[in-house]
Amino acid sequence: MAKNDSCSIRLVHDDVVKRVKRKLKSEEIFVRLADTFKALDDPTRVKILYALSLNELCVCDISALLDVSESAVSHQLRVLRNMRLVKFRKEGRIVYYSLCDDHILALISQGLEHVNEK
Amino acid sequence: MAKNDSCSIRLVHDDVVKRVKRKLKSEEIFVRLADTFKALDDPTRVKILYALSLNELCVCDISALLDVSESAVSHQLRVLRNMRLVKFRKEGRIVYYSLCDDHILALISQGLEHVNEK
DNA sequence: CAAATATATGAACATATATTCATATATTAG
DNA sequence: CTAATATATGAATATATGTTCATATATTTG
Repeated sequence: MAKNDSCSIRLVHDDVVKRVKRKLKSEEIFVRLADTFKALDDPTRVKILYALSLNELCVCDISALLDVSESAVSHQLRVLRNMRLVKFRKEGRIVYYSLCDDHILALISQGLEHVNEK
Repeated sequence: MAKNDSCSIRLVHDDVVKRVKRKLKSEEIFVRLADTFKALDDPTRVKILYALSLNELCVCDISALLDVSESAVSHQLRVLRNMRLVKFRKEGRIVYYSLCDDHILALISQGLEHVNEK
């Protein structure tokens, strides 16, 4: 409202904005991308994923490993399952979780590189 | 594979848990890692970063590009600045933002690969 | 069958967060 | 100097989210 015409015409870099706009992905892609990162935005979930990159683990293992209640672990695993970040196999009563694929570890490794800089 | 070690009450794979525990990063690393991903967990911020990977842009540009108020853009840019994901240069009244380094684009690209799978 | 075990889930609560609005700061023009 | 402009920021609000607690489901064992 404030700066429709005057700002747009004089100060916005109209050509650049138009060019970049053409290269933007769809709204849906960005939402799904953000949702993927959202699955990684919690320390407990990152720990779970990192641990699973080292070994497949059952809920009970993860709970003991991270000192988080089994219920909390189960809730977090559901988030990770929904985002197709982890898969599982059942062996009797025990459910073993592991990473869906190598992208997940690649993502975390990239994040670690950024964190470790400076 | 023995399941119940004598010293644990619950059914835990004690050896595996201990081995994985030794390889875990510090609490601080995981928190910073999660914080990094948290900066990417919002559609608006992902769009901003993706746009900045195509071209440096001022606040006004981003606002027009994404149809988000300049105030909202500014708030989000602060988050990205705090996580050292974007840098800026001032030219008079105009502040031009760009990505800090190539890791950021690498991270987003990895995320896109995961999103684009099936 | 019932009891025990491993995991999953719904509800509730407390905390975190994104946007809006109003205002502040910084820079340039006149 | 004042006015205008580009961006930044604090407060408020509405929404989202993580954990806990209680309970449910599924599987094995006796």
